[in-house]
Amino acid sequence: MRMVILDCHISYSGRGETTLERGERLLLWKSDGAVSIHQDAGNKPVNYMAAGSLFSETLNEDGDLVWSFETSKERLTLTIYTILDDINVAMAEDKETLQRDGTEDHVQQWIALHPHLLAEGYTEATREVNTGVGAVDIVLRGKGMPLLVVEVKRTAMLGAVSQVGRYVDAFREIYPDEEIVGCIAALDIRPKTFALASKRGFRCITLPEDWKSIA
Amino acid sequence: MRMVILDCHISYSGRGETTLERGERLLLWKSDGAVSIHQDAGNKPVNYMAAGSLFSETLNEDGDLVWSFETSKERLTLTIYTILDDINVAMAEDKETLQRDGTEDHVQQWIALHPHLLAEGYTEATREVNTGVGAVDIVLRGKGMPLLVVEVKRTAMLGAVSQVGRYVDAFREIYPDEEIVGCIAALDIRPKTFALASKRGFRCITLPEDWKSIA
DNA sequence: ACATACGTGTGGGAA
DNA sequence: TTCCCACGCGTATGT
Repeated sequence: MRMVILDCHISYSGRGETTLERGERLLLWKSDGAVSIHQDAGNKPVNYMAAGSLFSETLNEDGDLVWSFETSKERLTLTIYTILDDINVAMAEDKETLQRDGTEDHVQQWIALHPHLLAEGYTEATREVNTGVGAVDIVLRGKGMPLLVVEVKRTAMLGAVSQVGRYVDAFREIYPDEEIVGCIAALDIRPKTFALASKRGFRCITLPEDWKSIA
Repeated sequence: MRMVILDCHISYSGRGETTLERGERLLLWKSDGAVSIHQDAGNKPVNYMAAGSLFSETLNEDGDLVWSFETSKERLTLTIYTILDDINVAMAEDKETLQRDGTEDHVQQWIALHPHLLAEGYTEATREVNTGVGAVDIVLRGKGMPLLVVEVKRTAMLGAVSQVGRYVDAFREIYPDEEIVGCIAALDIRPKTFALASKRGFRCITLPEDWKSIA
């Protein structure tokens, strides 16, 4: 990995357009070709370019060094006034990938295994049911029970209500003779979200804090 | 800014849970206290902690160095096997902030200036009208025209339809006697989004590619 | 502090 | 590849 401290002006053009006036920053140039520029604050790079861009070095009319990273759709340009430091560090390849836990996917798996804990009488769970307007997280069925269309979230906000609405509408079209009920299941359901969902006739289920420890 | 190359194991617990097995990474420790850990690939840090966490250094039972960054809600823990490099770089404070162009805000401003280009007969545009369930980007009025509730996007996906739906519902409650029409105006409207919006009775307007150059 | 929405969001999975 | 959605999203703004 190459780490360059430089006093530079930055412009980006591609998905949007940005400029950053002259100042001191750190440029990280990684082994895979990814380039990111960091200010000395915050954890997100201020500008960046994905791996696979084409690098070129030129001089502008004032004699300043210009570094350019280009793809067919994007261009990142650094006008460099001073290179304050230029450090190359050998790093062993890191093949490990981040393992996540407690994601929405885990919550979904848990619910699929415990349909009756979500609502009495349900025995069968199907995950990721496609509707044509997005996939329903979970559909629950049970003898003599309405079809329960469940949107799972870690934190449910207003958008979740709209999602359930879309899915319920889609399901009513697909199964016009079935009784269909919408439902939001989340670790945390925000007050406004709860209110709007209830008004729309959707069930709201807040999962127990210790859901992970329930077999 | 402090840059540490280290061979470490990482675990995070807070909004979710993650672990990253032993490997060589770069730790960026910025002046504001933000900490981010980078693998030698990609532009996003693999783990990080916002400014303001509490640092502590201890040894574990095997005698390994353990660095911990904690807030009331989150904890990032590094078990360090080797510190391969530890570089401190003085950087002048960078007060510049990234200037963006071509954002949704710019698109909104443009539309507000050209209501008639969005739809014949509209003359008055109001931006950021609050509804209690989020702010409507633009409301257009015109003599003898229904109230046009416009959601502006650079790229419109299904969520945009949900937004418009919420706003239209809210407006119909606030102005029960007005005729109200929902509308999505975007540089790019995805097919499913177009289909769903049309079905819901919302207008879809794709802005011209060269909108910026239209006075 | 909560609620809401944009972003060069980024990343991953499925059609 | 495009399309869609989750994310420890981050970050800004209004209440």
